[in-house]
Amino acid sequence: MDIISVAIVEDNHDIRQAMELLINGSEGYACIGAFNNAENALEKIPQLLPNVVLMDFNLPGMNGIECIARLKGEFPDMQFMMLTVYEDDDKIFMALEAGASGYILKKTSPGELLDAIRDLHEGGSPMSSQIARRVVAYFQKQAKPNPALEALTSREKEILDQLSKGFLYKEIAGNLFISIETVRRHVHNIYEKLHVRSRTDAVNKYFNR
Amino acid sequence: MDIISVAIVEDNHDIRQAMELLINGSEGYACIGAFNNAENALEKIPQLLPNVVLMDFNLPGMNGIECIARLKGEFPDMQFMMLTVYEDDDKIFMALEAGASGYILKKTSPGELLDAIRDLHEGGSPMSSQIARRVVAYFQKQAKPNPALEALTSREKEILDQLSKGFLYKEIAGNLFISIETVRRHVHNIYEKLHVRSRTDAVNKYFNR
DNA sequence: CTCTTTATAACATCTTGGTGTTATGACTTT
DNA sequence: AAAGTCATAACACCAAGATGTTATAAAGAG
Repeated sequence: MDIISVAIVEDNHDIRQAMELLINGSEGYACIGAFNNAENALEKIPQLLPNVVLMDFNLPGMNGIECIARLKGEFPDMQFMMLTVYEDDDKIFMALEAGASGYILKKTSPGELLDAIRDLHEGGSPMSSQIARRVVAYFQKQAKPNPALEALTSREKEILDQLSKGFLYKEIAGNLFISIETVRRHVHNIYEKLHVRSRTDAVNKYFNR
Repeated sequence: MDIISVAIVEDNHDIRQAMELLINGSEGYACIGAFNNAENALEKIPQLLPNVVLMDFNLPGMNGIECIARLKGEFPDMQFMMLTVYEDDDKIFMALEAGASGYILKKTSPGELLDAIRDLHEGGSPMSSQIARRVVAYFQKQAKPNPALEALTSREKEILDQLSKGFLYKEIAGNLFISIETVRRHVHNIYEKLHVRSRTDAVNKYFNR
């Protein structure tokens, strides 16, 4: 069992020191850096190269999300755990997009925090099942297609797909072995059914935007 | 603590019966239906209206994903837990898109299965942190923008954003208070930087497709 | 067997988009 | 001070897309 090196970015002095003590006092863990703001963390972490970084959301100056995004860009293998008091949707997604792989609440117990750090280091994404539900809900939202698309015939869907890929009318005609005039006709019908007046709007509906 | 009604869809007789016994033998849980294929489940579950459905992936005939999709469409409040032996990426995402909110492996212990059912019923999304990582990775993949977009000036990004929304050149000109010729110029530069020759291709790059 | 839908096709016309070329003032970098 | 970048602008030319109208054969619904 190798030792997991951890860095902490947290502006609250008491919380920071408590976490540092916890980690250094536990076998298999070592806290190799603790910072009270993102700027200091960005300067030192590239030298320390910890396995795992615990990141607070609200920091003075640059916020934790931006700090993760910058470090993750330079060190893709570094693992980031977001520590926050909120379960706010936007913040969860921003953190995940920035490169955080774990997302836990500050009220988490010391033992669970240590487990989460190890879990993260070993390739998991520790998060509460409440937070997981938010993430899952995001998938389900994205998946429902525009009902207007169902009104298209299969040939029209085929044409729309070609349109979405940026083919010229004459290329579509070639690809589907039909005349360019027929392509025009289909496109016209598609526009009518989707209530749009341009290719871009049609494609946007196709991709549900 | 209310009683959670559960239905099981699982083609293996032994596993199905074991789960049924487990659930009926545990306080706070009741198994009100058990089916060996999707077709039977689709017929009976609309009458039974269980709180939670445990769904196997591989079933004879219709698979579990399709079965979830149909039931979820009719009963959006019903909760589905995918039970599988695989941790395959595609299957996870297909299950989530179909409407499953929990995703656990069949090797899960009886106690954990019961906990997961309650968790699901109470609004969580029980899944192992390994599976959560797959889901999180999907977010991070989607989020990394095309580096070519970074080469665009802020004005060019603004123009591209307008293009992506389907505005005509003259509308863009009006929106940004510049001449249509300037719009042309910017569009031309954008196309050069993105190595495309049409609006649709540029928009596709903008949305990372 | 008629009515409707679908896929096919053509033609005219007008609008919009894409390309080439040139230019100017503001600002930044060297 | 010179060189480069950026946002602005104009003009010409041709290609491509959008609109309106009309038509026909095949398949499916009633």
